[in-house]
Amino acid sequence: MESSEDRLCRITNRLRENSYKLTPQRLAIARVLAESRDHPDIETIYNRIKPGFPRISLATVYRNVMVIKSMGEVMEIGIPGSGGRYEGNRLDPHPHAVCERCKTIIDLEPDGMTGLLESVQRETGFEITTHRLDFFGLCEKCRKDKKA
Amino acid sequence: MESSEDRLCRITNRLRENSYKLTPQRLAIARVLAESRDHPDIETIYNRIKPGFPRISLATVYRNVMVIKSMGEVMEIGIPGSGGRYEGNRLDPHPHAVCERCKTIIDLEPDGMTGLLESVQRETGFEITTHRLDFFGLCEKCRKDKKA
DNA sequence: ATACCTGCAAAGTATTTGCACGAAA
DNA sequence: TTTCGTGCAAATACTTTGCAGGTAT
Repeated sequence: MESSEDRLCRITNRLRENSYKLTPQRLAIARVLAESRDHPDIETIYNRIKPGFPRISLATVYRNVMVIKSMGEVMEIGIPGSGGRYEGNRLDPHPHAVCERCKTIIDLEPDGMTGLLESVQRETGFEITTHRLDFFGLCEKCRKDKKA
Repeated sequence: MESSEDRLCRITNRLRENSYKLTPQRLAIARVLAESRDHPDIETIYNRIKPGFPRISLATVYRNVMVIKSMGEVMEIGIPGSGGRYEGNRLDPHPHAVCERCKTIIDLEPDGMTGLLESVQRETGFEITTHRLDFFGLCEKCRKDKKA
C-alpha cells in the first residue's frame, strides 16, 4: 500500500494541478483522508481536525471532501442507514466487509474482479469506471455481544 | 424469476404472519414493489400509488417500505448522491450496473459469488448475511448524449 | 372493541448554499 | 490585487415522529 505521505503528496499535487489553493484547512482534511486506515464519515473527519483548527466548520469539511472526491482522490462508501464514509488511503476498488451493527468496515483484498468487469462491459454496453463489492453481516465481536 | 403475483402473495403472507394489518395503502405499496422491474425510490413509489390513492402521504410510503424491508422482502440499493432505491421483485443478491449520469440501474446475473462469499467468512470471521456488487459507469445512451 | 394505521404537520438529520470577511497566489 | 476559501447562518432535501381520527381484525 502507498504510504500516507505519498498519498498526501499526491493529493496536494492534484490540488495544485487543478488550481485549488492550498489552505491549511484543506491540507488538514487531505491529511486526515490520506492517513486514515479506517473509513471515517464527515463528522469523524471534522472531529479529527478540530483540535488543530477549533474554528473549522462542518461546511468546509463537506466542501473539501467533495473537492478531493471530484478529483478522484478519495472513494465514498455509502452504507444504508448512515451518512457517507470515506476512504482516502487507497484508490483501487476493493471489497469491504461491513458490520451492520457497529458499522465497522474492513478492507479485503481484491480478487479476480477484472474478468468479471470485462464481461459486464460486454453484456451491458456500459463504460464501467468503478465498482464496489461489499459484504454485510456481523463481525465477530458483535456476534458475541449479541449472545451476551 | 418469480412472477409479480407470487411476489405479492409472498409479501402479503409475510405481513399476515407478522400480524400487520392489510390496509389498502399497504397493499398498494407491496404491489408496486412486487411489480417494479426498475428500481424506484420512495418518491417514485409514491407517485405510482397516488392515482389510486390521491390522499396517501409520503410518510405512509416510508413507513411501509420500511416494514416490508424489515421482513426482508425488499432490498435497498443505496447509490451515492441520491436517496435509497428499492428492489422488490427479486430477493437474491445480484450485481447491478449503475449509470452515474441518469441513475438507471440494470440487473445483472449473479456469477460465482458463493466461493468468494465463503472465503470472506473464513478470512474475516464475519457472519455474512448479504452482499452487493455494483458497477458504476455510463450507460450507452449517456455515452452518446455526452458526445453530442 | 381493540389495536393498529393513516394523513397531516412538525421535528429531525444530513448536506448545501449565500454572504461578508480573510487569505493564498 | 485578484480570486478563491472560510465560517457562519440560513436553506434544502430527505426521512422520521407525534397526534387525532379512522379502519382492519
